[in-house]
Amino acid sequence: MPHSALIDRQPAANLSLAPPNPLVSKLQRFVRLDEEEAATLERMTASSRMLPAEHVLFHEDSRPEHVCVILSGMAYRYKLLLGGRRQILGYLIPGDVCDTHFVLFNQPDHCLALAGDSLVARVPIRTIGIAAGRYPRIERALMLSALLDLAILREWLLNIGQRNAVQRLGHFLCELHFRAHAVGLVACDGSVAMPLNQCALADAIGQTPVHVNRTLQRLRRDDLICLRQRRLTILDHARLAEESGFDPQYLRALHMCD
Amino acid sequence: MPHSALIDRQPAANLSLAPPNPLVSKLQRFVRLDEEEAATLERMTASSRMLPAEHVLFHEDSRPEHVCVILSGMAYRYKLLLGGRRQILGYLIPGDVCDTHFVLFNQPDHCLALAGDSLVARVPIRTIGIAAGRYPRIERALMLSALLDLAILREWLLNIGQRNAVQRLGHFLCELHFRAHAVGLVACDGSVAMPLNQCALADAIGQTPVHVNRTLQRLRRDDLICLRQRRLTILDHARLAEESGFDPQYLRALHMCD
DNA sequence: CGGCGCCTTGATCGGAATCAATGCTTGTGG
DNA sequence: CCACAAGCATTGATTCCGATCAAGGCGCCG
Repeated sequence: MPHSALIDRQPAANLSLAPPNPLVSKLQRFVRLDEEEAATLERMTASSRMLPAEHVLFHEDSRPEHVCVILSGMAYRYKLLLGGRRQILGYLIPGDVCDTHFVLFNQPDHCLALAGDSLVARVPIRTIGIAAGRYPRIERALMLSALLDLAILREWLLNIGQRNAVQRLGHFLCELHFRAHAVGLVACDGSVAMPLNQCALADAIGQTPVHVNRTLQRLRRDDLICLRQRRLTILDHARLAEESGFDPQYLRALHMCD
Repeated sequence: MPHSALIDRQPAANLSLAPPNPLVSKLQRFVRLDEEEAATLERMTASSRMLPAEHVLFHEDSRPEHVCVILSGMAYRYKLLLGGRRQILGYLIPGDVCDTHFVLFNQPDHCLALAGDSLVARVPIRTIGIAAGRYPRIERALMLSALLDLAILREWLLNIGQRNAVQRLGHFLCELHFRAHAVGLVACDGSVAMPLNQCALADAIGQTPVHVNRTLQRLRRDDLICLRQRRLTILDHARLAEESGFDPQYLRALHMCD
């Protein structure tokens, strides 16, 4: 998709059969939202844009005026190092909000870019602030969402610091599936979108693309996963979780409303 | 120090020459506090206890009713893995508050223990909540403090994921010095307390104690640091920062009030 | 003195990095 | 429809950083 194809999407008529708004279904994991709150969130994200893969949403030295909400596709946070090394610090799937919190500082301390073409809503910081001020449940949901990010970050540190290649990768894939599942993004055949290529995967788990490739082959050979054409299927959840030490406890915030 | 020596400290008379309360001086980095706010914080932390090294302040499966504030010494967050591996997720120096935020969940997702005998105040969660409700600046300071933790965590991920042994360790030590400096904990000879032993250091940067030992020797041989008797002196800040890729930008929150 | 932490050292091993080349898709334009 | 380039996945050969195993030293305290 060429860079110029940034078409404004028309807000869809809100039919009762309309697909659920990703932001609403994400925040519903944390608090029960009433009609009015849901409508507010839908209005906030009604205007969105399809942006191409690798598009940079904000930069380390920028002063964003907007908060981004991913509606489809995927985004990833990263930091660059002198010498071209890159660490991916986390990824956002539909419904996820890029930190509302760099509001408080003047600058973010990392970058955010898209992995695969994605639909992105940009909400002015003030608008978010007003909604949070008016609806305490929305404020709480955003807070919990930030805390979940924190919990994920801690688990990633554990993952990179203490586990070997197979476990790291397995853990990463388990988490992706779990998070996608929580917001209803698992297809009926059990597959989930996986727009990250092997280089990005490598930068996410602190390894080289070559090694990621070999580790993937190993997971495939052991019939644990199937990953092709940017879609991931976990063939044996129990065994993959077992082998990679994945315990979804750290993601329990996603089940607060069950 | 034996485990039984948990003596309640008497709140000291608040002389004008009394040493500044660590919590107050930490939060002063984020917002300007007036007399009343400072007094409130001092009152909250007036009652404290000296606890021995390795004392566990809370556990993964506990439901803390209190928030801990470190007044002297050091604490560290960690997670354990089946098989005995441990990842240290961060450390708290005087003035730091253990996440006020697991308040919102029912459980913390990690443990907190002391590195070296430390003076710890335990503040009931309600008390914190009331103070934050009454004094917006305190609430803001606590929020910013949590955001700083987040920024540090991201930098740690970068550190462990992308840097080699010398850089990791150097970066860790630079950060420790910088944070200690910001809250006035650098002695006049330029040294800072470093209660973590080499095993803890290893678990913090995702390496083995043996390798940490050798890396430390290397830093010493290059006249970059001096570390003995639990005190660290950085002999050449510029060169150590240079070699380890340390850029304090991610800690800029500590200079918001300059 | 003896035991226990902790630091230190040496020898060896192995997992992942690195270097380099080759396919395989996919998209583009002639 | 084919030629070509670009991006991504794959493979092999080799190197090296850091892990592992094992032992010894040193200071501290009971």
